[in-house]
Amino acid sequence: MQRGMVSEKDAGDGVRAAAERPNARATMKDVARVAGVGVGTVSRVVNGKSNVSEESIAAVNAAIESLGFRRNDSARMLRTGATASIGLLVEDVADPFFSLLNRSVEEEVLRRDSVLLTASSDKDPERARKMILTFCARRVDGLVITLPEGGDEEYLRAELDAGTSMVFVDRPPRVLDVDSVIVDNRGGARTGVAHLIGYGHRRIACFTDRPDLYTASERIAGYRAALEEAGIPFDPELVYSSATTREPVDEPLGRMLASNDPPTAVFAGNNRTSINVIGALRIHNTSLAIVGFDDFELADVVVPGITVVAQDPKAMGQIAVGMLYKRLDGDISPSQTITLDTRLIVRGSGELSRDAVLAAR
Amino acid sequence: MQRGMVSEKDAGDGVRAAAERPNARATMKDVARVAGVGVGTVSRVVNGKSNVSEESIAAVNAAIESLGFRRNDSARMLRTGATASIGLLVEDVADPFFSLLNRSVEEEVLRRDSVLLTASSDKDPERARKMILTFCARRVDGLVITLPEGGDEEYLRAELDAGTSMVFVDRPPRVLDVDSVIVDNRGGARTGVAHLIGYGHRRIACFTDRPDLYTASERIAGYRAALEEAGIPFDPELVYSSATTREPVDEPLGRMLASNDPPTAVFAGNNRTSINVIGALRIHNTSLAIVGFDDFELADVVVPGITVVAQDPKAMGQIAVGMLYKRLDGDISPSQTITLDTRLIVRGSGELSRDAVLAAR
DNA sequence: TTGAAAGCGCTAACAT
DNA sequence: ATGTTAGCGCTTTCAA
Repeated sequence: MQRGMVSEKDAGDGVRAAAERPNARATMKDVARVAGVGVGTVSRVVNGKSNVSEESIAAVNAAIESLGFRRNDSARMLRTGATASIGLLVEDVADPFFSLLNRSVEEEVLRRDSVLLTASSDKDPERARKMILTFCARRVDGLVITLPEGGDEEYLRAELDAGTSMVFVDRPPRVLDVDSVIVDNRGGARTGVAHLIGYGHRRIACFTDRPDLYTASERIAGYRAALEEAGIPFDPELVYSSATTREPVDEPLGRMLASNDPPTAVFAGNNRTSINVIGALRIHNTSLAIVGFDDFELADVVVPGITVVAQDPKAMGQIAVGMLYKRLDGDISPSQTITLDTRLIVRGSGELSRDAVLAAR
Repeated sequence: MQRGMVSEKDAGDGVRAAAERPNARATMKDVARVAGVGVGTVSRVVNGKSNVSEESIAAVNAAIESLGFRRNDSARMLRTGATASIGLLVEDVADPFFSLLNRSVEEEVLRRDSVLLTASSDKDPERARKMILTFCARRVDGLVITLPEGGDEEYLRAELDAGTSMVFVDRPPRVLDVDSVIVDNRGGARTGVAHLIGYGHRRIACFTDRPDLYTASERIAGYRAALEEAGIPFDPELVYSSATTREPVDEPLGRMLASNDPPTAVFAGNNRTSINVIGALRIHNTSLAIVGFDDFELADVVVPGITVVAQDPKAMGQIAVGMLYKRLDGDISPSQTITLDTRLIVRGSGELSRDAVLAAR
């Protein structure tokens, strides 16, 4: 330690005060010196331990105030091994569904005095992997993840074995033995399509996201199940899965409408697709019955209101974080999958009967 | 160190291997031992330094693989003093505007190999303060914050002095000398309202968020400025500021419509208010010209499409993070405020003339 | 109630 | 090119 440059006589005990280190934060050592106590006492005060005298508390707090001391949590984490942080990986924090999930997870994590690290996978397995490993390097206490399709799940096993708890949301693990919270996508879609069938429809178009996505394929399966139950033949010409979420669908819809047995109803596989379908119907100046999967702001403002199969992202976040903390608290019971039910919200677009649609043509 | 319990003869050098510490991650020491090199070499390999032999690299990587080693970033942060993390505080990560900002900030932070900590203030100054101080305790490299109205800004000064860079977004600092990126709320509102005036409207209602919010008050000021320029008297009866963002507005709108000089147009102060207004108009079975501040999905799907004054949250995030990193790179030029222009998007609702509205009554 | 001191896992300076 | 070591700021025994 170089000490020859110190102009003022220093305490001679090897301590360099924060003031000598420009632009450096005060440490507990600094606080201890100013307060005239040991660092152990400072630590006790900062952490609100009981066995400290009133005088010490006052002296330490005064020193903290005057130095602008703020505990360095990196050091604390290193020492204690707990980071009080959770990592959240979703497809896209700007997506209406995931942003609600994000907020819900934040609320739960906050309640437990932890912080939340967030990232969007953008449906890219490589990006997901990178972010998850980054979170693990930060030693997050746990992970809430929506793993994109198409990637390897295997690399997570090492993290799991190393003691990082995790819970999958919105899609189940394929091979890993971890907790998950998912939505009854298939059942919800089945209900929505059956609702349309109940209004006389037999030619029902189906627009969804990329079919390699778990949620999309489940919803298509639900669509097919409803048709089958009603004895309606499945027609692949009526199914269109877009490549990107924001892709307009007026072209494929136009093709279906121009066919010799056009659809009288549409099942839209997610909220953005619903919006795209509404736009496409406007372009084609037609109205069909619509049921969409996933609720969205404005669904009850358009005319008619859009009947939807609603999910509950808030509940999903609450349950997921709850499961995660149970594991962190030592629960080693077998991993489980919780499936959330959907709810059909009737607003008008799904109750347009086949006869009404045909009459308007 | 207690060593009597070790059954197998150990190396005798005081090293406890990871295997002896159940559920503990391997450390560089473990990797060094397995690879038969020193920890310095392990560190060099992990950090991709150039001066390491091929053999060492291979041996270390093999050891890392077999032990499932992952560098402990808490220790790294403590040692280097840099956390490679940025804290973002917005009103609500689930809000359409802020979720887009969130995503944009994430993208920029990711590009710089850092991670993002996020939190929602919920417009509560106390919650904001708590989260900001938490981020500071974690020694984030920088902060991007939307500070809620009504709280003290002063406590941030200590963090600023301690070397935490920050940039304000969506509202300017009141007393602090920090960078900020804001939107020309006043000018945008003025433009939107002038647009309505251009279509003959003279009785224009104004619905906004809580008037103590910076953005809301600026937009109201823009509304008034447009009226003034056109020589239209300001009528407080036509202005309604809701207490909460999601509050329905059919009651106050109904009152205005029932008056003896009802509005023929509406200026909506933000996207959710626009949605509320559209809903309220439906309830009252009337149509008025509408211009809304802030774009939203579906704005071009309702009939007519909603003319809006659009902001650019993506640009806001990019610029904010760019400024932040400039500071982190040592830029000490005077702090600046960047004001983003708005863009009027014409879709139909704002081009309904006064005559057309009156004729339909 | 308190101070002293060890050590969490890493990086970087130093010596070889 | 590589091993050794000090020390980042904190928590937590251990003595006193």
